[in-house]
Amino acid sequence: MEVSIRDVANRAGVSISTVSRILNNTATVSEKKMLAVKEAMEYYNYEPNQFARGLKKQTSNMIGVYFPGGTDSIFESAYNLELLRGIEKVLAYQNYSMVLISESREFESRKKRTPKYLEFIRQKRIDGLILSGLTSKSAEDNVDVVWKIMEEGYPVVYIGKRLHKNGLNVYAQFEHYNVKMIEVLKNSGHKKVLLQVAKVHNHYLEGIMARVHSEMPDMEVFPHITNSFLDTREHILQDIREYVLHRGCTAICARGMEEAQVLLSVCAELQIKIPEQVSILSVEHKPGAGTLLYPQVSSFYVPAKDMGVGAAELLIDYIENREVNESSIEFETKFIERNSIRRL
Amino acid sequence: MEVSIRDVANRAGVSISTVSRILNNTATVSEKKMLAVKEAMEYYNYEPNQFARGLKKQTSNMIGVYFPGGTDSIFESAYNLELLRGIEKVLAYQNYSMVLISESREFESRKKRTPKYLEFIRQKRIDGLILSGLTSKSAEDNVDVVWKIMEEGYPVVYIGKRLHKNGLNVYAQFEHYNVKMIEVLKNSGHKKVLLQVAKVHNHYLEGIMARVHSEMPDMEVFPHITNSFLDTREHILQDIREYVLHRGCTAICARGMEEAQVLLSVCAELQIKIPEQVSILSVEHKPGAGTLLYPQVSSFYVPAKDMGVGAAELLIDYIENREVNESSIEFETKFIERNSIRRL
DNA sequence: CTGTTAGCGCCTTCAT
DNA sequence: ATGAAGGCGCTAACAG
Repeated sequence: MEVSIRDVANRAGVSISTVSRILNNTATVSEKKMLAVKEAMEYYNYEPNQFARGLKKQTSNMIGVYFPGGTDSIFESAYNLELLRGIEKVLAYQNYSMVLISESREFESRKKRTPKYLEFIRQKRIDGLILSGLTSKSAEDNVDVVWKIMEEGYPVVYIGKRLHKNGLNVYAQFEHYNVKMIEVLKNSGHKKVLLQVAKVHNHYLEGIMARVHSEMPDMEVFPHITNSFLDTREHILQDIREYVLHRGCTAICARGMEEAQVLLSVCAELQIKIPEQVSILSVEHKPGAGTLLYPQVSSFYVPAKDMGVGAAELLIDYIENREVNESSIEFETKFIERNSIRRL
Repeated sequence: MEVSIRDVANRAGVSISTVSRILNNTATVSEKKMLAVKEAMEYYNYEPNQFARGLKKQTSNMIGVYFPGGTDSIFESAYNLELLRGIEKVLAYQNYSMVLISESREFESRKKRTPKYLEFIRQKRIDGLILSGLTSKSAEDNVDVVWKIMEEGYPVVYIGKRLHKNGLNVYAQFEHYNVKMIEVLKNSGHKKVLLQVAKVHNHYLEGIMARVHSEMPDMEVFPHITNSFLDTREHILQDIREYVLHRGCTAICARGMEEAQVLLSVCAELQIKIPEQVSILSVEHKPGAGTLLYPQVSSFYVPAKDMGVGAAELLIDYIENREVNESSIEFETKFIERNSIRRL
């Protein structure tokens, strides 16, 4: 059923291979037949069946995107969204499509052994995979599975700290800029600081704290693990009560602009003036996000969209050429000074 | 290359048809062979090639999601994100995957005639399509193309105002709740109101204004078209200067919580007190979003995630049963009173 | 330059 | 209950 290459060939009075050749312009074809075929294709609104094509070429022109940590959280943070934007942009440009891979119910309940993305790879549904938010530790993520496919040479790029000698990778020095944040506050005269850390970044914390201790021994940093941002309002209220009002923190590092925004609201509600009474330093994943708040929030800019672009470019380059110049890209973060930090 | 059904059959000492039968459990197979085949599948980590399977069955288990208006804007608003969340949730549950369809560069430059989603449909890459943000007018969206495939019985659901007698559809009465917003403000004693409308909703404006005029003739509503939200800060500043400070508007309807947030910031900057000097009423697509601001923003709750869920369920139901009880679902919006509206 | 043909991996009658 | 064989639509040799 449906229209196939054969119909087009018949109507154009040529053989199917001629049609195929035109489709893939894999050889020169006489003007006359060319036109006839084009006419027939238009006539039928012909589009080559991707199953058949894929069966032959074993390539789908689809890229899988997988964020461990559950389907709901993908669309949660500006960071992820910017990543997706970047990825999307280059995929569209290169004529690939993006498949969002998420676990089915079976996985969540019965602890199926194979993560969905592996299934997709084996089924040839995707030509490559982009991962974000892998952590070296968590067994849930089946990290070893990822290493394995990477070692087999399957096209994978993961976004986040480099965890393995193989594989393509894109990173923004999370640990490093977190330490830098503390440094900025230190240089403004702060001594006691509250540091928000996302649950998924939990495992970085130790390293960050260690570096702070050794490099800035006079700084007192209180880490606080944050969950997804909507339920944090009350937590933030409590945090401010405890760390700012009670323990005397003079500054807060927010993990993203969403949190900074809530911080500002809560402070406004408590009539705590910013930056007079508390300084706020945030991370900005979308350029200019900090200017939308009042007061405008000083931040470390993490070029999430660029990272997405980088990841996708790296991946496609690898898919199409099977060789890459760099296997890892580190993105620079940049401090943007605005009005939310007070010099003590 | 790779492992195919043949390898599994060989190792298990059976024919490929037996393996196929087990794969699809389309007939009973002796216990013994069953076990042998299972063993072989495990051994090889076998996953059936989707191209071959699709070639036979003409189904991909992928659902296309398409938002006209450019790739970048997809991840822009909380509305879209909530829709995506809802869609994603039911697709994952039903073992479908989501393909983000966006136009390639050719489309944007050379004005190719076929929208990408049509290509995908013809190529059999997707089993169904979810559209959002269609407008009846704009020729760019190739709406007629959409109607055509809907009339052919292809599984499509579009999110937004019902525009055609055929096709599956999910809607939240945009016009209606916009009028309601004005009404709420009227009932609080406001007379002059600034109404933000997104560019994509431009075409609704006329209807809204007409209804306001006839139902609430004493209300003076100033519509203002808003673009994507990041560049609106200065616009909003100007708006407030012009409409609030100059023309004496006492209330603003924000088109989403992102805009409300910027409004609050700008007002704080201008030392305009909310709700004492200006009232703000917003639309809330994510439950509780209004509680994160200060003051907490009164809003109309539009259940975007539920809409996504509804859309996906409708679609899959149609795909799998080819018959649906309802062809259109209307979602109720709900007014949530908080602290951003002053009674005059 | 063009047509014929052999698969790609799987499902599905049709025999047995 | 099981195997053999044809064909889904397309591409890529191969032969002219």
